[in-house]
Amino acid sequence: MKISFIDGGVLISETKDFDVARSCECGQCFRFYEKDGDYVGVVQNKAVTLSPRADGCFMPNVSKEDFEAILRPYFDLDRDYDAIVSEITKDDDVMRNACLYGRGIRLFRQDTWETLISFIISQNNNIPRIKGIISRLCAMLGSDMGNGIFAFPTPKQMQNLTADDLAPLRAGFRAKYIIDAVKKVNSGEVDLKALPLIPYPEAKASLMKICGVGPKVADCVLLFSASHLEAFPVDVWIKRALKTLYPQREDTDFGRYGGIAQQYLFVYARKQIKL
DNA sequence: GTCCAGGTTTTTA
DNA sequence: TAAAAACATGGA
Repeated sequence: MKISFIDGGVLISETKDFDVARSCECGQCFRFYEKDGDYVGVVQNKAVTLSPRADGCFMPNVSKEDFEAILRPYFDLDRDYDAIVSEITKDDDVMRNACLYGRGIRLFRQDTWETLISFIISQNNNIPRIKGIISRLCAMLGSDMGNGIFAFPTPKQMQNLTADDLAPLRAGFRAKYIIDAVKKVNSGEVDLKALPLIPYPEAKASLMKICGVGPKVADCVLLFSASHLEAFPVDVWIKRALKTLYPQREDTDFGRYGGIAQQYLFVYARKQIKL
């Protein structure tokens, strides 16, 4: 991978492992929107544009300082996906096919609070509607950063909300789960900062103290925002994929990079074989 | 009108 | 315990 500072921005080139569209549409994040082939999103309260080009991915209007401090870690650019793909496809022909199809996906290192609320909203819901609810939540309660950008509201900004307050979001039955998450995070009963530092089973159990957070949502939070790459979220697509592609398999332990393997399986199941 | 959507909780047998 | 049903909302 090559990183160049050109034209007032940053160009990521010479890698197979940063496919912008796949990374933004694999369901890991809900604040990136496609616009004329570019993907525009919000990272740490700042707008970021990812512009796919023949020679790589260009991020316009980014200072070197912001790139190093924010975007390099957020896009996980120091992780060697080639080595990971080699590891997870070893002795696994199914995974080899999945990786062939999903190559280019990177996992973004998202904010834990935002990821928690986002995946609470995701349950029994579809991606366009999830994005709409999150967008309304940010506009309603998040700080206005200018240029139409709103920060994701903090737990403090969301404290003492009632279901009626959240009605304009049209989040449905999930509103009471959001309220429970706000309460338990603000009280310290669930310590989000500790999640990356404690063992995976404890981190999962901690998140599941929140009403509305089950195993799947907890795994998404741990995988997408708490550096637990062994977390393997099992949703309807993965259930179908496992049943069809691994009919004899009982467990969902795909190793220390199971979560990355899960992403390849997810897009493979959804887009390629339409299980 | 019916079905379904990156599930979880509540109810029922 | 395990399997259904309920949960809000909106697009297909």
